[in-house]
Amino acid sequence: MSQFWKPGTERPRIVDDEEGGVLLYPTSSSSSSGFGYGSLEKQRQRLPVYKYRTAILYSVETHATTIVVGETGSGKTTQIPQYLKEAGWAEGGRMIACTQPRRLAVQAVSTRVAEEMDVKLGEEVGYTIRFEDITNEELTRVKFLTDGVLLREMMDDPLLSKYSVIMVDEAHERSLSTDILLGLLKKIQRRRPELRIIISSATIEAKSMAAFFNTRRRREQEQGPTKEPAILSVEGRGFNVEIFYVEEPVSDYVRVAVSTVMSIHDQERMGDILVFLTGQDDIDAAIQLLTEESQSSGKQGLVSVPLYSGLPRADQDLVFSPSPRGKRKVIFSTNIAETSLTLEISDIENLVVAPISKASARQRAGRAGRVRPGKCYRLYTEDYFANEMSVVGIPEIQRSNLVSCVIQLKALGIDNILGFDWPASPSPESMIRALEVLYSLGVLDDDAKLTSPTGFQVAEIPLDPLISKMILASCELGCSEEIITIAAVLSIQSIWIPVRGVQKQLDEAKLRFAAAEGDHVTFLNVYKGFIKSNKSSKWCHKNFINYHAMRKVIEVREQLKRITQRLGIGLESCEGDIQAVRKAVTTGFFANAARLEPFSHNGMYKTVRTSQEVYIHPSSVLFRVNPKFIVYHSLVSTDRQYMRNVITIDPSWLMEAAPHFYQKQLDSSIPQ
DNA sequence: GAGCACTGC
Repeated sequence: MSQFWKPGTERPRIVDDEEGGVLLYPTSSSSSSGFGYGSLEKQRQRLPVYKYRTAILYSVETHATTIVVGETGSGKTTQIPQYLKEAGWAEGGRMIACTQPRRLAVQAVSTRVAEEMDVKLGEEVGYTIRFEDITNEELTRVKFLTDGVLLREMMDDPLLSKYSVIMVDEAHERSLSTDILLGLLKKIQRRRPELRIIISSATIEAKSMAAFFNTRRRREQEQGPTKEPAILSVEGRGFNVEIFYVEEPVSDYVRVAVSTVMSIHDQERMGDILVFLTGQDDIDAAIQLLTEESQSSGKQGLVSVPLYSGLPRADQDLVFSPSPRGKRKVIFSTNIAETSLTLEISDIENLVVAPISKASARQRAGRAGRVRPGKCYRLYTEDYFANEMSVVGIPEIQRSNLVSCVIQLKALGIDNILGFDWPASPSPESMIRALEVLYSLGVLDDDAKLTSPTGFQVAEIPLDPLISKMILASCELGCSEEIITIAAVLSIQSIWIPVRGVQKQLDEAKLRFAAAEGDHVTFLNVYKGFIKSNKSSKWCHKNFINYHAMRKVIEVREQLKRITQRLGIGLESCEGDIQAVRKAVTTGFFANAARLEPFSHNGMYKTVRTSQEVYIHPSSVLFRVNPKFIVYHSLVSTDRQYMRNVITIDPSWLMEAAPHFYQKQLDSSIPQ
């Protein structure tokens, strides 16, 4: 272990934090630097984080865990891994890892760092995301990756032994995999005292994060780094954002949003406006309203641009194009603009409308102050912000289906799932529900251990366990070629072009592919057509199919092909034997069986398991067809519970697929 | 006759 500490530099001042943490202050802003003086180097030194270089390295040297509280623009993500490298943490064949919640960020940051270090991306600096491993086993010393990929790596190397330092960036977003990762890293630390962890967090969460990682017991003689985490604050570089609230709560917020835009346009100097709305409908309504109002009042100089994920890529790019001369751009966006995109637009004025967490509100306001001071108009009262809004959003782990998460932990050998130490604990009920599902799938046995081979195989496939089970079943039924296509389609959002106003044409296009057996088989027809067209984008356009989605389908399908091969499962086509396909789907999704209510005039179904009232989603090819027995892929609840993506089945297959699960129902409710 | 968004392996 190289205990590297730059000699000749002054030790940073350490001050005890009032709650037991340790705060480090930099001693001087110009620390020793032996680097060259290229312009990139100069830029690096101008970043706020540079002042803390010494303090960060000292903290990492002496503490098992360092929590870095940093605002956007501090440069921590790109600089800290380089500091670690310069300080010798990547010597002796070891690696420095830096995780991000999103793939785009991984690519962007690693590209930037490779540039700054003047190395070729994929050599000393590399990255790994799903579908792309741009690293070199011998050369790569600094590796950027999504936290999901790092979790997968743990399946082969549970102690992550090749890494000397792991930096978990954007931990405050509390994504599902970040939380799992943090829980597991805490466990690894116990076995690997030499491992260093850096967590970048928001101010409000730093203390609870420090408490979570504080494994130091009283009177314990410490060897090596102290187990009490250090907290370090690095200021950002944002500009001031002035905040305004409405005086009275508003009822029609779309209308108020639009009139606020108009008055900003009237009274403020030039600069673009970013408006956050809840969804596509409101965005469309707002744009229409703004167009009408500016026309009727004779106002000019406003250009509205919508921004949401369903929008074709080219339309999304409009957001980044500069506003026409003398015009003010108004971007109406979903929360996609909150984190996922860095809007490199200068001169943004900001307008927030939805009930969100305070943390989210701050993040949104921050979008306005990136390039120059901005203003933020919140369409709720200050009182509401102070007293009604929660401090942070609920971590994903406390509001998600834990089936995938449980199986991942099981695969990593964590037996006592209920006793696992999380940064935020999910409810025991949701845990138990997940365990029940996995048991019924035959993935876990009576002792809640992974079954062999099914359990281990399901864990190996990076998809929802229900889908993985369906894939395994398809191998036995001789239709794995077809089923991995279906699995790939189900794992992306939608293969149809998101429509506004061309609903009828889309429905007609769908009919060209529609299969009597249901949506899954329809997907097979679409895929076949796409391949036959030579993966043509023109063909997609003609048939109202999302070309980019189909490219993704191909990608996911290729990955699934590789995985099934690795599992020693052959690919086989059933050559049109659709019954095999339906059986395979049933084997994974038997728990989602529903039966048409006899004499139902409005297409009401009841789930076989819980007699819950459900309906076929109008987007399904089986909408209004209403076959007697179906299984669905997922439920969406609005005013009714809608089943999305359904396929017809024979009820006797349910018994075959899950005898223990359907024993009781078979006796009573399923007619033969 | 559809009714939140986003992310990840």
